[in-house]
Amino acid sequence: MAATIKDVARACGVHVSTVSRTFSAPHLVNPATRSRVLAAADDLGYRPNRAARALTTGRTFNMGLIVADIANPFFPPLIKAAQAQARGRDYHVFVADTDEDPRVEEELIRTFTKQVDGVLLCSPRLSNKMIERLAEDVPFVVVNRRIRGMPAVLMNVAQGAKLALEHLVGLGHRRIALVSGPIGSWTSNEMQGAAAEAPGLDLVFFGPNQPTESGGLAVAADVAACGATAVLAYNDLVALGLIEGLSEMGIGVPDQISVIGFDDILPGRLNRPKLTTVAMPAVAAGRMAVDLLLQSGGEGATVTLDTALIVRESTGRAQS
Amino acid sequence: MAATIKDVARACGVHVSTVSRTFSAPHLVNPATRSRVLAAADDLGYRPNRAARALTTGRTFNMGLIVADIANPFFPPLIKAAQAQARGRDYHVFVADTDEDPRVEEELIRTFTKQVDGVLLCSPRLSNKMIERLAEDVPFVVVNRRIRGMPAVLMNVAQGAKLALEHLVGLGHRRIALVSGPIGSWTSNEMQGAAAEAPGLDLVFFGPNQPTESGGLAVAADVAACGATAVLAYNDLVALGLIEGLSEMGIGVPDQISVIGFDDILPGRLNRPKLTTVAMPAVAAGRMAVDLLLQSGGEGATVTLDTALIVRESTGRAQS
DNA sequence: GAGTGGTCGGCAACCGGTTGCAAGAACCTT
DNA sequence: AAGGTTCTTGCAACCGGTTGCCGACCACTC
Repeated sequence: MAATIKDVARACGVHVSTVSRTFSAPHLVNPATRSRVLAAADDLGYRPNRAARALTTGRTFNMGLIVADIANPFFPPLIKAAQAQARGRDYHVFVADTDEDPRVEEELIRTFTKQVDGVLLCSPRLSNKMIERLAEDVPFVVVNRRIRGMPAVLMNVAQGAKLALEHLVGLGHRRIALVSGPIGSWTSNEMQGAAAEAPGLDLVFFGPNQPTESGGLAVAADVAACGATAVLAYNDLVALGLIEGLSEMGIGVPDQISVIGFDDILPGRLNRPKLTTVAMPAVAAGRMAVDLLLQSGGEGATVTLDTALIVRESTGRAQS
Repeated sequence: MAATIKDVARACGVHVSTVSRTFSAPHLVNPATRSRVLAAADDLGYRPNRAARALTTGRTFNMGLIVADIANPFFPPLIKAAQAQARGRDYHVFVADTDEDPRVEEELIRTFTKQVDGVLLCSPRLSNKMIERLAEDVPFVVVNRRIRGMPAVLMNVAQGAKLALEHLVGLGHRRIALVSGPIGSWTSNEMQGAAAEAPGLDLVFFGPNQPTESGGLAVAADVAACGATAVLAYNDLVALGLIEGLSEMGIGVPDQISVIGFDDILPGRLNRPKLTTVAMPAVAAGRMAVDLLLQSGGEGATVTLDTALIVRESTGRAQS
């Protein structure tokens, strides 16, 4: 079995509290004693048990990070940024995937409670009410959701959607399909809100949809049938699925239909045609989320990050 | 503050041990008492503190899962499979990413120790010796690495490489480039071993390389210059990077050079040309790894899963 | 009515640490 | 030399649970 603090104490004839102090408050112990303790600890391969320590101190130096779908290339850069930022603050990040299922999401949060000092909740599918209730047990930072009084990192989706629509209008499109995401997605709502405000457009809504390639594939036929000359898709995966579906039906992108996604994931850059998309600041969001969690005395600071339209090859002039 | 076992005990006038038993050994407590306790617990929103419980029971019902690069699309299916399998066994999986850095890998393992019941170590970059040492403190299941006496899930890379080379030989290729992965990768060694055994081939080795698109991009020029008519790449990401790099140089795939990857990730299927690849059983591996961890009384059972060649569009006849 | 057996719940030790308090030692100060 | 500091260390309670042991209580049986 692994050595405990008692073994070390016995090995060098001091009280456990002295060993404890050697690790958590070295300045309080005599340098000579300290080095004896360290030698014994090293000898026995002793490492403080972080879980036991957390029991008294209330701090674990871990944080949880919950995402809806780890297979979505949007998340890995965010996760890596959060991990790197946390590491610089002596924290570790435990990641978990909810499979888009709110029940799993809730269970994971409950599991994290007391094992981490806080949870970064990315693109949650739970209701605001539920999140507020769970927040009584563990601090949150929410990414891509606005909840009253809770620290949040938001991306300016509305602005991005506006830029995208202006781009399409500039290319002569008027009838535009809006392919939304899953129920409970704040991003999806923001997009719809922004689109509804844009003047002089003939919008067709499709949703809810799975936020994946299959989701895009599944609505491709409907989108083609609705007579739209352009599509604004919930995210890049959906956009890629759409393009795939349309091309299977012999419909060319961007010649016959223009497609814009959101996120700016890597596969979109490698796709042919290369995807026009609204870039989301995933890396900055990961970093900010960590900082907010560590700073927040529970205060509900909200950070909004800008988005940017990246025009590539999947959009073109509307066919007359 | 969250309610503790004491609050519940006080609220319904019983001893804490009775509350404890209500949750961990219900049959030992009188149904009437039990329901009183449950009512009080529900009322106070009490949830047992899993970390505290683990301190006495020695079981956390969590497992750690460590991967080299969460952004590599190979891992998400494995992760999801592991999570799903674990969930069915009342376990939760905490994922962490090492960024291909052995030091980070070691630190993460140390962090997981005592906070999880075991660690699934996928495609580790640490040395066998180091892994064996760390295994004294926490049970492991290793994926894609063979270590004496340690439970492992292996994929039959050698067989896959053999199939791939036979495929290329059948298409008339003789001079074949082998683009390997990072240092410390067992998979990379297996590939090289299999290739070295294949008779009558003119092999050119390139490595070590970053196991990513940039890694593939970076060696594209060298590969083109070496006169090989076909390439076996460490994984699909490298293969995609290679294809990208070659096409930037005006070299067509598969017309001028054939490319085969490993893994069978989604972007490979969406790429043009669609990638010929050796499919790795990631989902089965994730499931098996969880089962091995939960079954293993520390026994070193090894499971080897078969691979399969999937011929798509990135391979063709050698140019004469 | 005493003896038997079983159920239920309290007591207290324990898991592996942390930390406030106080005592003893060593060092100054005047 | 008495009194005051500062340093160092041990003691013991505590974090939030779990669990072996024992005694109280109950219903039954003979």
